[in-house]
Amino acid sequence: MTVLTASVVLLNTTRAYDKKYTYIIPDGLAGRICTGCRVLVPFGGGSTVKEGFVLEIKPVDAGSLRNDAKNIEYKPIKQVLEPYSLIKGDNIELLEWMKREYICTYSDVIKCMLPPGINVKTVKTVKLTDKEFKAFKKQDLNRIVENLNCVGGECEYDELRGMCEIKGFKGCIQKLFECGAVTVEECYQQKVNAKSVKGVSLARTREEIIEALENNAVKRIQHIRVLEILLDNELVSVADIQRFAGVTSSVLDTLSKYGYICYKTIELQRNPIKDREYEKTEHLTPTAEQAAALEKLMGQLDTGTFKESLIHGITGSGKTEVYLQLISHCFDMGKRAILLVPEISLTPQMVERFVSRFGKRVAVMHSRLSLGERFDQWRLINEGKVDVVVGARSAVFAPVTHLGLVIIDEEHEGSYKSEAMPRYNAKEVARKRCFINNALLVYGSATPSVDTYYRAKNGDIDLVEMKNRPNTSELPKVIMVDMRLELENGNKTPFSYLLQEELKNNAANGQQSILFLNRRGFSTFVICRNCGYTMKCPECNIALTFHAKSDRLICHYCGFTVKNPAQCPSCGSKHIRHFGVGTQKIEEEIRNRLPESSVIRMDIDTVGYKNAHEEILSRFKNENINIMVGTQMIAKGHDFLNVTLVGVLAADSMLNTGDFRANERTFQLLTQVAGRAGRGEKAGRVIVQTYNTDEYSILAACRQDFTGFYNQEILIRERLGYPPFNNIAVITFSGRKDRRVFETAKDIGPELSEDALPDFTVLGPSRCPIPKLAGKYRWRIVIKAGDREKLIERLTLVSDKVWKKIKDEDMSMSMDINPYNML
DNA sequence: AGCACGCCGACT
DNA sequence: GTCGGCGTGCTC
Repeated sequence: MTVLTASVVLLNTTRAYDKKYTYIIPDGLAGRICTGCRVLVPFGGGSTVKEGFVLEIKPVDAGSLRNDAKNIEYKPIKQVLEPYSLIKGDNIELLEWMKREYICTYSDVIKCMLPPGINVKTVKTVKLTDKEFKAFKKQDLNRIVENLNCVGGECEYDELRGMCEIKGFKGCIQKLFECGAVTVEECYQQKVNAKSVKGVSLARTREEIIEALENNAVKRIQHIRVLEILLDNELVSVADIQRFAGVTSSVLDTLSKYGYICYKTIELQRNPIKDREYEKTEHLTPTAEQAAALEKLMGQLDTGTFKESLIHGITGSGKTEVYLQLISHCFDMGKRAILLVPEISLTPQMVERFVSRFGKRVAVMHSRLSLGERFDQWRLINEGKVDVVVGARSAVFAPVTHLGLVIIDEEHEGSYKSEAMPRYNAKEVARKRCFINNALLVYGSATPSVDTYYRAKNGDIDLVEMKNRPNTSELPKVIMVDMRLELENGNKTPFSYLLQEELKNNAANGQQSILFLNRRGFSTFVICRNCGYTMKCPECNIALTFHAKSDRLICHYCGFTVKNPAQCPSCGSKHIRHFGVGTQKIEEEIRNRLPESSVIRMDIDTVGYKNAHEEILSRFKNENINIMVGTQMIAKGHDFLNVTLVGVLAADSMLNTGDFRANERTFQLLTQVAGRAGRGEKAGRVIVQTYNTDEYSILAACRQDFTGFYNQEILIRERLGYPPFNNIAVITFSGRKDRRVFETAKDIGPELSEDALPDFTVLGPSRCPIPKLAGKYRWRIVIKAGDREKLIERLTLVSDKVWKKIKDEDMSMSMDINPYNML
């Protein structure tokens, strides 16, 4: 005799019991169960019902169940929620990999893989079985019964508990249950379900119905009309048939009772790709450069093995068309594709482009969809009804089978890194998925990340260059302005004389301008306005952050600290101070200085509500407003044909955010912002204002010289041991007692560095850039390590050891491996 | 996370 | 003697 058993992982676990558990599959459920399906299982002493997922099914000899060395009594699975896989083949392998790689639970990973709102909620109902109860000795029990009687003898468990206000409520219910006074029923509800309507169809064959009609077995005209409609249409919704046949629901009930028709559920498709019908478009004829790129990439796709490619194509070189035709080629091979884009570029125009090319073969996944819409899109993918998924970060988990291609557009974007548990990087996950599936992974960017480009230079990734714009519009002319000279000449405004002049000219000529100011963070750095000197950490070469409270400068990597200087250590000037102006201030300044120009502002404050973003952009475009002031969100997407001037107010303000990627980000952003100018026929100009005229990232951005920037940056990364030469891990501790948090962090230090390898450096603990958040103090440790595997091993070990202590003292700890944002 | 089990003090 | 407090450890 063999018994079927299932290896099950549970949802909503802590690390302590995040394991595989073996359950017996009862005979009645064997037909519905499969790997990756969702089940309800009894768990723990009280056999509370938990939601779980079947990872493996295996037959076991019945005898060996009991002879098991551990002598575990296996419990049976209680219920199979859906008779199909919610986690498809390769995602099961991915699950194991992610749990290890990101030091999280199965549960954390599963939640990434499923659409939100699918999880079951347990609803317990307490019912009074006998209203003729005798009084109980214990007053609490009587109280519960009284309360139940008041509401008609039946009540939801939680509601009842609220009504009674009894300590040990659970025990009381148990006692009442034991003496037969109440029953407790459990049912499980899901937040979202497929949207469905009730429909009817014939319950007999067409021939039988036709015969019945001809023999006058059906006499009533209402019945005949209904049956005739159903002979022409297999399945019709109840609402429709009532309308077309002009009958009421009682007619349908009668027909159903006599066995002519039966009720069925029709599952509807909510469509996020609005009801608009898009006109079908064909492939554009590729330029010579696009054709060359395509040929190379298609060749790689054809090999059917795991390969990585980077398309380094300047803005406007037509990468999207390459993506579209590559995906098309992937379809021809009978395989499917995923396209990842940054959330911000998932605009209606972007979606339209895909839908008009591929029609119903496209599914879209992003956070703007409602729960129901997301569920429907996910289900379409899971059922294999679409062939390409376009989506933001989480779309990397889309349950696509026969995956042949994953494309990551704007590969350098930080939004591919998750900042919440599990802190995964969609680029790494995509790479793993492609590896499992022998698929092609394509990265695309005008300004590739240093990490990716390094791997391309090393030959790990194939490099495809696209250097021309098909519409041959010229690259904008970039002028750098030294703000130190402006100060010397008595200009204390945030606008250089040149910029003021150009803004006036542009407005007079009816052309538009964009002023760009990066978001000023909570942390401020100190710069000398006379010589441009910035205070940096001698160890880490990172800008020191000013803390007003203590009037000190602190390094957020290693904790190095000095007193805030009154004079510039380099030139002795007293014009040294923390730096920064907000967009609001800039808007005011423009109104004062250029009163004849119209201004619109776009930043976090003004794009508060849902469509404000689109609205501001379209107002700027359509009302021909002279100047738009904004933060990085204006740097992306959207072609403004009439914008001929872009002003970057403080190119170096982002250079000193206290992050080793600051130079990379400055370069990327400046390049992108500059790309906003002169997208139309008229030539564009870019004015870059800076205090650091010799900073390589700014200089290279002005020259639009990616290679020049990269060659400098990679040297610095290597010298200081930053990625891609090392892995960085940040462990953050937080809690209400400042001292305890610090001590906990400090105690972990030795554990981390114990018999450390030569390439293992532990820095800190130091205060986090946000030292106190929501009443909790925050400290962190930064680790540099060459070997990622060993780093993960060590972190896992330490976290398992420290977890209990952390929990007992009401502190929390989080780990992030290679964070994108060090702040 | 729950829940049981177990060990201790304070009460009918 | 029993009830209920919480510390400890396991959950297929």
